[in-house]
Parts: sequence; C-alpha cells; structure tokens
Amino acid sequence: MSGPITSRKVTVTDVARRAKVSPGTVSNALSGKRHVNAETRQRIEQAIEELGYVPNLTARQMRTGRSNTIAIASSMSVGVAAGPSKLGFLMEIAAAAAITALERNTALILIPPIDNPQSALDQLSVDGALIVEPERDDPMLETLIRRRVPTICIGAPPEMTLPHVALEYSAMANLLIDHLLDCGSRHFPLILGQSDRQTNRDFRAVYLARAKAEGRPAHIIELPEQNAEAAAETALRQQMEQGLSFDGILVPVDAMATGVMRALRGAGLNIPGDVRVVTRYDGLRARQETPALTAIDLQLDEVARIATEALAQMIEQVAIPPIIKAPTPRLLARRSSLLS
Amino acid sequence: MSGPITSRKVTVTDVARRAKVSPGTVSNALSGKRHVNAETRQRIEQAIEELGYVPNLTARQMRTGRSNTIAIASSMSVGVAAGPSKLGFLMEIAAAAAITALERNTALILIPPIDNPQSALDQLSVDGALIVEPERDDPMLETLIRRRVPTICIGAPPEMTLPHVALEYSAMANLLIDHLLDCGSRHFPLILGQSDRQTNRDFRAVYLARAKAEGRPAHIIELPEQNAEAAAETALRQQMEQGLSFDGILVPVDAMATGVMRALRGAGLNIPGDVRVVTRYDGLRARQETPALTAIDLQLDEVARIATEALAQMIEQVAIPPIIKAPTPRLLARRSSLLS
DNA sequence: AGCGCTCAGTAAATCGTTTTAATAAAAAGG
DNA sequence: CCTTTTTATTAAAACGATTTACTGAGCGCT
Repeated sequence: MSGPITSRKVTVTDVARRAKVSPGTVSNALSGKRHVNAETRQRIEQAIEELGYVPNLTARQMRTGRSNTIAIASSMSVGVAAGPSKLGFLMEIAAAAAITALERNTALILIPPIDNPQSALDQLSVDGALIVEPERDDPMLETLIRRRVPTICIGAPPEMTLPHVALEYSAMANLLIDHLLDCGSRHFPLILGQSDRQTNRDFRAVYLARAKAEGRPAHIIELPEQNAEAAAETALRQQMEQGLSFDGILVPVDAMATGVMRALRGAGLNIPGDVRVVTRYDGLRARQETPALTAIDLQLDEVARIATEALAQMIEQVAIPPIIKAPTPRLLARRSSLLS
Repeated sequence: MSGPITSRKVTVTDVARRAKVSPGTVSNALSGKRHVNAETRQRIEQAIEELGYVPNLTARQMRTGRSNTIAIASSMSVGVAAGPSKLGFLMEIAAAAAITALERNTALILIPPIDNPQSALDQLSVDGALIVEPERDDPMLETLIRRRVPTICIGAPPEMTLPHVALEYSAMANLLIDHLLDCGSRHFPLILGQSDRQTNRDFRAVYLARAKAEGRPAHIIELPEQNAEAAAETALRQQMEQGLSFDGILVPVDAMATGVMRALRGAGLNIPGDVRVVTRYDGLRARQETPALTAIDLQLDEVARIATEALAQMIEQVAIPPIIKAPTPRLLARRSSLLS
C-alpha cells in the first residue's frame, strides 16, 4: 500500500499544466495529428512519464465517436453450440479475429450464444460486428442491421446482398466427393443438419447434382442439430438395420462424424476398408478420431483475419466488395479414407 | 435504402424536447434513480419509442466512470497456447465468463495470447480483468496491478496475496493418484510442463510426498510446453528405450497425454491392461482418445461464473475474500484406467 | 514597409450523458 | 394563514478527451 490512498486520475489537463502547455497541444503531441515543436513534445513526454498519465479511452471514444470495439457473435442456440464442437468453430475464429483486431488497436468482445442476444446487443456499443454462419431470420443479424452497425458475415448470410466472407461450401463438397470417388466409393449417403444455413443448402445441392450427373444413388439423412453426435449415431444405426448399404459416408458436421464412426465401429465395419468417412470441419474431433478423419482445412485463422480487416475498412467507410473470397479450401486426406 | 440518408443520432435531448421535459428527467426515467411522475414517464417512453432512441453507451460510461467491460487474458506465449489444447482451456472459460458477464450487462473482451500483451492493454479501458493461470512475473498481471485494475486470477497467482479463484490442484492430484492406486498401479511416472505455475508446483509436491509416504518409486519427467504433444511422445519413447518400466502414467496436461498415448500404442502396450493413463483437463482430447482418458471434471463453467461474479463485486468495491474456493473437482473415470 | 504564408500554440466548443444544486408547487403541520 | 417538508422538475456543471477557430511570431518576397 505505497503511494497515495486516493490517487485521482491524472488527466490531459494535469499533463498540460506540468508541461506548461495547453491541453490541446498535449492531444496533438499524442495523436500526431498536428505538428508540435520537438522541444515541446519532449517536455510533454516527460510530464506524461512523471505523472504516469494514461489516456482515458472512454473520453477519447466519446469525442471521436468510435469505440474501437467490435463484437463477434454466433446466433446458434445454446443447445446446438454449447457442445465443444460448434463452440470450437466459433472460438477458433474468435481467437484469430481477436489477434487481428488487437493489431489494429481494436478490442474484440465475445458474444457467446445466449438466450436473448438482442438484449445483450442493446447494452453494447460497438463499431462493427462479425457474425458467424447466420441462419435465416437470424435475430442477431436483424438487430445489427436495424441499428446500422457495420456487419460482416462469415459464411454466406441468407440474403446474399449483405457483405460477407464466402466460405466456399460448394468447392468443399466437390473436394470431398472427388476424394471419395478417388478412394473407390460410389455409394455414400450425405448426413447433415437440418437448419437453414448456406452450408447445408450448398452441400445438398452439390451432392444431388453430382449423384444425378454421375449416375450414383443419392441418399440424404437430415438430423436435428441438438445433440448431434448421438443423433447421428442412432440414425445411422437404424438405417443400417433397415438394410442401407454403402461404401462411404459424407458427413460435414464433425460432431455427427464422431457419431457415425461410433455407429460404424459398433457394426464391426472396417474403416477405411469397408467404408470411407470424410467430414468438413477440421477440428480437434476430426484429428483425434481413430482413424483420423479426412477433412477440409478451412484456414479459419486466415478467414478470421480477412473478415476482421474487411470490417475495419467498412467501419472507416471505405468501400469493400460485397462478397469477399475466403482462401481456397484444401483437402486433408487422412486415414479414414485412404486405403493403402 | 429507405429512411433518411443521414440519420443523425437521436440523443436524450431530442427525446426530452419531444416529451416536453428536460434531459435530466429523461435520464431519471431511464435509470430510475429519482422518482418521476407516472404521466411524465409515459410521455417519455412514448417519445423514446417514436424516435427510436438508443442511449449512447460511451457517453454514459464517460459520465459514470465505468466502461462495463472486463477483459479475459491468458499470458501464455503463442507457441504454447496456440495449440487447440491450451486455447481450448482458455476459450472454455472465456465462453462461460462471457455469459455471466452479459447477464450483468458487462461485455467481455478477449485478449488472446499475443506477443506484446501490454501494448494491447494500453489501448483498452476495462473495469476489471480475469487472468487465467498466471505465471511467475507474468507481464500482463504486472501491468494490471500497476494500473490498479481490479483483477481476479483463475488458478493461484505466484503471490498468493492476490485475489483468486483457487483451483484445487492438490485435491486433483490426490484424486488421480488414489484412482491409479485403486486400479492397481504402483509405478507411475509424472509427466508435466516446466513452467512455473501453481498447478505444476502442486502436482509435483503431492506426487513426491505421496510416493515417499507410501514407499513407491517417484519419477518425474519435465517437458517444455512448446509443442507439448510431440515432446511428450518422444520423451516417453526414449525413456522406455532406456528401460523405464511402469504400470501407469500421471500426465496432467492433455496435449501431453495425447502424445503419451501415441508412444504407448507405438510400443504395442495395452491400455489399460498394461498401463493405466490419467490426465487432468477434461477437454475434447481426453474424451476423444481411444480409449477415452480418465480425467478431472474441473467444472470450468462454474469456475468462470464464480470468478466473474467475484470480479463484479470487486469492481463495485465490495470486499471479497482473497481466496475463493472453486467447486470441488470430480473424477471422471474412463476406459483408459478401468480394468474391468 | 507591407503583404502573404507557415508554424506553434491556445482558448473555447463539443461529444451525450449523469448528477448536483436550485426552484416552484403542493402538502402537511401548527 | 404562515411556516416547514416533500415532490417533481429543471438549468447548469461536470466527465476527459479532441477539434475548430483564432492569434502572434517569424520569415521571405516584392
């Protein structure tokens, strides 16, 4: 407990007094917006040092109208996102975005999936927002638009006119289907979630189109996203009991892939010998499975960086293209599909 | 593009004018700090509705001196934390803390491990901070203390006088050792990281004390935390080649546990038949291993909640106990140690 | 000398709230 | 009926920075 008991905050005025200049000059010295004499600047810096001055960010924000803060949010309901899987996806992006943001002197505030996201937004003043894989009629997205908060979606939003970083779901689907074919699979069902997101639409469309074009059977299993792992396991088990046969499985959601693996193991099937399994999100789950799952490298940290920088542009009123291309996804072939 | 091109922000003054009252009254109506006539309040609420008034948080913060923002940070260097493992730990806490914070109208800003965390803190004005498993001479912690920012550590800080939520590492170590003994193991090395954190100190102390008291051999393998998984794998492999024999392994860090599992499988050992493996952090890794790893349920979301609420108290200058007990850790026995 | 121009610095206005001190009106008390 | 107290409201002063408009001083150039 050294130092004064009550240390009144030291302000720009205190510094100015000590350096025998006006507050305005101190401000200029700090921001560099106007030139100040080298000698004067010297005095100011010394005063700052001696007094231990730290600028009050709030006051600065108030004057400049910027909060130097962006939010990252996912609207997924707690039930869906709370599992380590989806949360992992969001958090992986959040961590990368936070780093990029901090490099630009911007703080990233985390809005995890909560029941009433709008009330949260009401209490926050942010310069912009990133929103991850928005759903149709996403309440959070709607609130942001109504408030005219600059917003960038990661993954296509339902109305394609909103600016977003386009994750190339179709390309991913093609990569995975090509790979399954390369590995000798011809009969592979598609297992996916039933929420109305771009990723689901694209995977379904590509899957159906190619099955038709290439004369292969198409079989889509749609599942609720609550408790995805167990849902996938039981669903697949049931289908197998009913005689469904296949030599591969395309299951984009990693949590579902884990469930699928469990069902397959339970049925005594050999992977990849009998069945090749491929998934999309290359999270911990895919890497940790035995055998490790073939997946797509989404390059999420790069995606997050791009999105954050685009958002910064948008906040500074610089025009940006409405659709920003994400880095090209790459296939990560692993033992769950490689026969040799 | 409906609506006015440039919609000047509507302020409390606009509302006041419209409701034919003074700005102060509007403020009182909003905050409820002073009583305002029911009829007047009615008029004000209507004006707010009609104008679509949204309070300017920054101005409010400036006047009240609160930013309604807390930071969560981990000081781990990028190399250590960037892996999904440690990041998972931080993020799991962050997500839970964000939820608790939002319930209290406080935003949580994320400071991921970056090279120069102090510069980041300089640009932020927060009411308080949570800091996860601080290290000795933690630069971030030092900055926070110098700035007199109310701070709560999650996991004991090096100087025990700082307020913190005490994760009961000793209890965890005892739980795991008891369990290994129950499962018939008597020779189990301890594999841990070499950074100077409370968790490492506690595990080492308990391990040594019990080995001595119970007449068992003690063998500690200390590893750098960079690239923990590979480090653990090669280290264990080497030790086995040199003739180290054991019937169990105590490896708190989950990334290292994964490496250990790989080394054991590589040596053709049966788990849990030949070797029982237990770890501490029950993350995705532990659950996804085959066989799944026995671990400790740290109840991190509860820990985060407790820490966030304590921090809120501290910010409001309410006295809090310097050491806050975390919920009692519970053993999650899984197939990596269960013989039957 | 007079004119224009840059340079450094200052005083004052401003951002949008909350809070304090003052006030008018109404109610209560004698 | 004249005080006191309470109640509801308001005008004005903060909060701590940035920015605008203004002021001299110094300098170069006809």
